[in-house]
Formats: sequence, structure tokens, C-alpha cells
Amino acid sequence: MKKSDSLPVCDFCFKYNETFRHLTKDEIDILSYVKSCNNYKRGDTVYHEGNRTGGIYCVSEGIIKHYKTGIDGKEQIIRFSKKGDVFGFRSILSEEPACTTTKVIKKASLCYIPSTQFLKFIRTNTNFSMFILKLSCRELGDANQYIMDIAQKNVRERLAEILLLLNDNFGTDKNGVLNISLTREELAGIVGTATESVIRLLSEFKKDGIVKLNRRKIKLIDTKRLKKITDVY
Amino acid sequence: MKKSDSLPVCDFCFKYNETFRHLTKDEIDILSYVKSCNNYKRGDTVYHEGNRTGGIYCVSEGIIKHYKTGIDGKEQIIRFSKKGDVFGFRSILSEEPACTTTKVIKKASLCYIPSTQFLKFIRTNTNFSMFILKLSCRELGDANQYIMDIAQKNVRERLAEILLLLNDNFGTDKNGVLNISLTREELAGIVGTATESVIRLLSEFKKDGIVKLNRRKIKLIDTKRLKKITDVY
DNA sequence: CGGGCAGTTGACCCCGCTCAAGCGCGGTGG
DNA sequence: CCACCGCGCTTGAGCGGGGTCAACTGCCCG
Repeated sequence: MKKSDSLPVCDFCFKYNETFRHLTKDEIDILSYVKSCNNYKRGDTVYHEGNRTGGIYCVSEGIIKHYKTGIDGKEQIIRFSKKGDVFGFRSILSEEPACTTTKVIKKASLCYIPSTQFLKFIRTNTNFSMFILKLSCRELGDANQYIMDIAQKNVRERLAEILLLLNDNFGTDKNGVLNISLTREELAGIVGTATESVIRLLSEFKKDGIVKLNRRKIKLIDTKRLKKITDVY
Repeated sequence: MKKSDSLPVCDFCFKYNETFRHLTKDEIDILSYVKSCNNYKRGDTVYHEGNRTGGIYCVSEGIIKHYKTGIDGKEQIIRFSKKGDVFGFRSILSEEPACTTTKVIKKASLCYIPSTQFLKFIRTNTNFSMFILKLSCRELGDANQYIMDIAQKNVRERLAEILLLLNDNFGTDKNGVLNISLTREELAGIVGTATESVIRLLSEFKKDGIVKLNRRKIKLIDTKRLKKITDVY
């Protein structure tokens, strides 16, 4: 039985994923031989910060959070990965241990590619390495932006920004509800604040008719007003 | 007259700079043909955020700050570059405008390499591109760490951390004074706080015998105590 | 029906920002 | 050489954003 029969979803990576479009036909063949796919449920840990990982991952389905553990075990969420994203290459390429813990937010299937093979591709395929280079430089730009926001904006402004960002990244279902379900604590972990502050501000937004709330379902009503809140300067 | 006679300092890049050690002899020859060197004094701007840059820079002497301009024009300093560092490749490789403004802190000589040539090297020399890849991934790790610090540590803890970081990066002169001279405002721009807060905390550190202050000269007396202050968790 | 956890709300208070005034050093011009 | 000016630095007062703690609610699940 071929692997692709048991886990057909994994074909996604090679056919449609933007990253692997830069590989040649032969390289794709090698890849499908060495890769391994796995399903994960919400809460599963892919890897822990401080560990060596030995490979990179590609998301064929689901949502992943990357966070650092801080004071009192408080999670600081750095970013998310979703369908089509690759992650885990940072520590491989910088030759450092993983700098974030990676957990599943929405049940996922991930493909794993051993670093030896990944590095071979990087070394031999210029288009592929250029793409990864571009990716890491984009992420660096995002991180720089985030440093400024967190240093200079207040919690209200940052929360509004995060809501818009989640909207851009994950979109909404047919009812206009954000396609990502986060606990208030996780939201606080992105914004960089206390859970209670997120709750208070969300219900303030609700009162002002900017969002609708139903447990973890968040619907953005007035994105223009959210934009006005973040962009105060 | 050869270029190296008028600006001999520029030989540094090719002979000793870690980045360019990955180029071949032939490539170095090309490089010395296309590069151009310039001297800058404190306060000079190398490029502005939002602009296209057209090339990368290598520091043969001096110190450079990279910052984003935020609310009310408040500078958020993201990082520094010093002798031997290259910068400006992020925006070239991500194909975005510069995300930071780059200014001279301590008078500098910089070599400029047009992006066309830089990209050729990246495309044709695997060792070189691997090195740049590693560099950007390291920077990304640093940025992630900084996000967590700024989100979770208080100003006192962050200031202590920055002092130690400046000590690691720039060292001290024979009197133990930090080899980088920053205004209180610039320090505040790194820590992500108000100038007055930096001043108050510095004089508190002084009172406790942790640092000695003489205008912009900062001498770290008790680095262990600084470490203890940052590492509270 | 009860236990547990996420979510919510209120009270309190402290960190750190802002505003304002004063200080000191270095540069400039008379 | 001194007087003046201005910028960077310092200090104090005041206050508000947001963190912490505690109590309560509501939903889910066994």
C-alpha cells in the first residue's frame, strides 16, 4: 500500500504548496519518498523550544501556533502557520535549537521533511533557496514591525490590530465569524497582555458595535473602526 | 591611483569580513570593482524606512542604528550594526521597501554593493547564500526573543538586559566604559520606554553600585547583579 | 448532579508615562 | 575670557492604563 493511499491529504504539499513548487520533478520524487505525514489534534505539541528538531514541517491542513514561554509560563504567541505554510526551518538554518514551542490550535496534518534532505535541496536548487531566503526575510520584517507595535501601541490598539490580522490571515466563515478559534488566554498571549484585559476590551468593542461575540466565535462588524483604532498616531 | 589607496580601510571587507570570506577569489575581484565606499559622521542617514535601497552595506568601521519611527516620531531601535556586519539585505531579498531607517551612531565607513551583484553572488555561490540564510535566521531568532522580552518584562528588567547586550556586542574600553555612546533618548528607544524612565532607573542602578555614570559614559560594575535583574522569572 | 475550566466582572493599586521646572555642560559670539 | 543660549539630562508631581487578585457565572462533561 502506498503511503499516499493512507494519507492522501499529503499530496497537497507537492502539488499546490508554494514552497515546493520551486523543486524539480526529480526532487519532488525524492521528497515524497523521504517525507512522513502525521495527524495532530488540538493541543498536540509538534516540538518544544530549546530542542533540536531535525527537520522542517509543512502544513497540509489545520492551524499551528508558535510561542515562547515566559515569566510564570505565560505564552507569548509569535505567529501562526496555516495550510500551505512551512515552518521549523529557522532553527535548522541558524543551527540553533528551536526558539519557539509549536502547538496545534486546530487539528492538523503535517508533513515532516528531514533536515538532511531539506539542506540538500537548499544547497542544490537556487530557486528553492531563494524562496526560503525570501520567506525568512519577510518573517524578519514582520517581527520588526511587531516589536514596534508592542513597544509603542497600547493594549486597545494592539487588540484591534490582531483582530484585523486574524481576519486577513484566516478569513471568516459564511456567517462572518473568524476562521480561527482562540481562548481569551491565547488572544492575550498574542497581544501581550493579561486575559482580563482582553475580555474587558472585547466586551467594550461589542458594546460599541464593532464586534459580535459568542463564546470563542468572534465576528468583526466594523473593520473600518478597528483600523481607525490601530492607526492612531 | 587605485581605490584602495584613497580608502584603504575598505580592504577590510574582503580580507577579514566573515560574510565575504565565503566568496571565491574571482568574486572578490568583481566585488572590489563594483563596490563603493563612503565615510559617514554621527547622525548621517544611510537610508530611510519605506524606500527602496538598491544595495547592501558592509561596515568597515563605526556603529549604525536601525530603527522604526513610531507614534509622535518616537524611535524604536531594532538593532545595531558594527565593524564586520552587513546590513540592508533584508529588503533586497524580501523584495520589500526598507522596514527601518538606518543612521550612524559613531562615525563610520561603509561599503556599498549594488543589489544586482549581491543577488548574482547569492544565486551562484551556495556557501555565500547559506551564510546569508543563516544570518537572517539568526536575526529572526533575536527578533522573536525581543518580542517576548518587550511583552513580558518590565522596564527595569529590560534596561538591565540592554546594558548587558551592549556590553556583549561592543565591549568596553580600558577603563571599563561601554564602547558605545548613546543619548538617554536612544537608550529609551531600545528599551521601549520614556527617556525619563531610563534616567531614573540608571540613577537607581548607580545608587545601588551596579553602574557608574559620567554623562554618556556608562561603566558596568556589577554585571552579575544586572543578570539577576533581567532573569527574574 | 457535581467538578472543573474558561470566561467575566469588580476592586485595588502600582508601574511607568506625561508634563513641567530646573540643572549643567559645551559651543558661540561679543 | 566671560556671558549667554540651547540641548541633553535630571528630578518631582500627578495620574491613568493595565496588571493582579478574588469572587462569581456558565458551560461542558463525566
